[in-house]
Amino acid sequence: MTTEERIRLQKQLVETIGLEYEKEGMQPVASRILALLMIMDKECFTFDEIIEELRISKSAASVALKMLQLRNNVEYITFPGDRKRYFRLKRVDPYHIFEESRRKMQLNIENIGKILALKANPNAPNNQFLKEIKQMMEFFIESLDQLKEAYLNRHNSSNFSS
Amino acid sequence: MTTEERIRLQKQLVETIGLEYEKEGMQPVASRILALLMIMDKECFTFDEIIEELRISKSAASVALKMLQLRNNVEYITFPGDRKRYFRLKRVDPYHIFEESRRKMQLNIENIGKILALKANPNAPNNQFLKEIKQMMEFFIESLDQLKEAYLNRHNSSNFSS
DNA sequence: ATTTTGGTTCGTGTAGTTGCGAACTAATTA
DNA sequence: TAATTAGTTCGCAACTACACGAACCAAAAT
Repeated sequence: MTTEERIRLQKQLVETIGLEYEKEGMQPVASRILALLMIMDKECFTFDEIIEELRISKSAASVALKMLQLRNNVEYITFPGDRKRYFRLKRVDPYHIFEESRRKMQLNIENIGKILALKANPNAPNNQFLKEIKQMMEFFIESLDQLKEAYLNRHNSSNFSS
Repeated sequence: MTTEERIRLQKQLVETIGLEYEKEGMQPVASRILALLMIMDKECFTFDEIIEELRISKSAASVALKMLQLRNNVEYITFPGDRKRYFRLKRVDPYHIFEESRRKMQLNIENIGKILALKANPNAPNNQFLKEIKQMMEFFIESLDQLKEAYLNRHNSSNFSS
């Protein structure tokens, strides 16, 4: 495979994976930027390179980048004597990936708790069902924490920025 | 707490939990219906009861209910000699909750695979990072499957409709 | 002091989403 | 056969999200 061929395929992949991020609820421009930073061989893009590569406006890039930094997906570095920001993927501890789904599930557990607390008959079929869901989620979160420990023990040699 | 008081609090909870479902991407009307079916003591609502309780139009209710049934969140039953549909929460196996996150993660793993396959230098920092993420997700999915088994073994006395 | 560089913020147009009422359908009842 | 019931579908208006360009700002270069 020639280099040009590879780059063409990479740009194609930016579009497909960008679309998938969109389906998961991320904004179109932010999805494309994140995909770009993951897929291309170049690991640091300047603001101008991003807007040029993706053909988006400065404002769209600015807003999306702010959001991606807030979400901890992207960071930038600078070099002395160079005002440009070099944006790149933020490399967080891999287990951080699960933090969001853990948070969501925790919220769900609390909600089910609130629902059950207001029920007249705690043993009605729906409530039995809700209780099972809650138990399953509690079991899952517990296991998640154990998994995290197990993973960290196995990989304690890695050095990431938190 | 009096019954009226409880019902008032339940209706309030329908609104708060409905809003949370909205934030997760569900449509407003569908969110309210789902919350209603989870929260109120009445376990079966007719179409008319739903539109009356939530003050929504027939069309909005129709569209939202179709969607909720498609998503496997709601089902309806009928009674002989009664044309009305009685909508209620669909009580699926609790571990079905995890199937979606498993699917998502599997997709992610495949995407990272595609990304890595197109890279010029597989050992560049970003790619090391992507590999770690991928490994973590693989480790997690494997564990998930074990968890599911463990859970099913512990709770094999329950009887759900699949 | 003025211009250039590297962005950010604001106001606007456009596309997409949502929910309503009206019109419709299919089954039942009168 | 006509009217009622139980919903569905359609067309439209209101609202929302998004991305653009223009204006703006702060730092550096000229």
